[in-house]
Amino acid sequence: MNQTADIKRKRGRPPKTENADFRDTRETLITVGLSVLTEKGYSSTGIDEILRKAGVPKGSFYHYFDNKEAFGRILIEAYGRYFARKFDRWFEDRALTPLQRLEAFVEDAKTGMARFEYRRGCLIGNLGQEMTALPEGFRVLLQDVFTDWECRTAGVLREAQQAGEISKDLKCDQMAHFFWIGWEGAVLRAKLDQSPEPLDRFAQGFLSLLRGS
Amino acid sequence: MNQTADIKRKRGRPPKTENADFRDTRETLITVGLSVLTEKGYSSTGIDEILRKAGVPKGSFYHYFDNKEAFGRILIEAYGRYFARKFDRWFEDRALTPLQRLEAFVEDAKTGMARFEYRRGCLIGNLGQEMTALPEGFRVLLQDVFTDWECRTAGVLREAQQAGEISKDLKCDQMAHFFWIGWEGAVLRAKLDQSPEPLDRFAQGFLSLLRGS
DNA sequence: CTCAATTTAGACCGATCGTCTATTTAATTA
DNA sequence: TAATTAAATAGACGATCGGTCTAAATTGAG
Repeated sequence: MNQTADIKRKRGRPPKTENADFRDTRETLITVGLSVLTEKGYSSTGIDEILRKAGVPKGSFYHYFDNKEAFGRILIEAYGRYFARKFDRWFEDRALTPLQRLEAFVEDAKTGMARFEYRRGCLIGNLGQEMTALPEGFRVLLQDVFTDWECRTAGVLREAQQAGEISKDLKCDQMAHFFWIGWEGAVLRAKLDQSPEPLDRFAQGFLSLLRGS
Repeated sequence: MNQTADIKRKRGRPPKTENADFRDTRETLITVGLSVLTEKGYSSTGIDEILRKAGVPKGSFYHYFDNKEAFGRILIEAYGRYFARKFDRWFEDRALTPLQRLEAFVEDAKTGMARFEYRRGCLIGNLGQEMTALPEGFRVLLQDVFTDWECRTAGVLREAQQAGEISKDLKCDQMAHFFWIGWEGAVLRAKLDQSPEPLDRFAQGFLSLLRGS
């Protein structure tokens, strides 16, 4: 059922020369945490489930993280970084026009959601939705991630202006903001419908808006 | 702290002529349930919290509802109906042009979110987001609500076409679908930012798209 | 060979969910 | 009007789970 699991762990301080067989326990917890939280969010996910899937005993968790909240903060940061890398990959591909890069990102997202049968969404969107049930300090972290993503998106839109793909009259910051507002809705809906169609529908509408037609 | 609460409930079968002081217990539970679930969603809300806020003892809950899942189904239906009424109110107001009716709906939503300090979002969006943590049967209920809302929205767009406000070339069903995909994202973001700005930004973008400019 | 550092083991408490029985009050029936 | 039935509340209970915390095990350092 689960690929990460059940390697016999030795108790006590590990030998210095080790780290052979299995990835660092901490990294494993983060990876598994991301996969579970992108699926079910923060509140309805229990530590136990993450530990079970990671094949890590409970005691270890509280060795590596102060508590669930601290773990959550680290997941938000890790997820933000993961996407920043994705953007660098797509948004700076000179083989494509700026608008094609945006389309490539959309295709990549579709592929990603399909791979997990539309069960996993966006961690930031998930957590934003449950904001009122979350530690208040999460709010600014989530907002910062959106700010970062919107900046990067605005950048590619400006390049599209310079390349003459879209009108110079468009306010790129506002358009990037619009994109991320709606895109999170599209991810949500794709999860509900278990289909890529909402992602396509929103992306297509957004591009029409850019092209002013 | 809480307006609904703490009216001394009489034990036992109620007199036939009654229903004077407080609303029916069942109705109270539904009302309170809606307010809590629009805020925190399904998974992270416990029955006890609803009972406490409603001032209703636990024994009553299981008298009126089979279990939490059955209660959730009833809340989805009640919320769907509540919004259907809202649409009837705004979308059939002949004093406004069709597009103005859409704008009136947006204003109403802004007012509604502001009233609760942007803590409450859309029940259907909330539950859609946590779909993977929900009883599988909820999926079709949520989809049906969106289908209904999109139909009503498509209707007002067709009226806008007939009134010459927007191009006859627009596919109203698709545009209504686009609206609801993005609008749920806007509600999510308004909750995160505790601001009406995402609602305005999305609505304004959507209207530009309709007007083709 | 101690002692500190690092990690695992799992006990523990409180909260949540759903059930169940007892109790209270009103309506119905005879 | 007494007995019975219907309708609702009271709240104890067990099972389970989530989060925390302490004890134990293992290794490295002096």
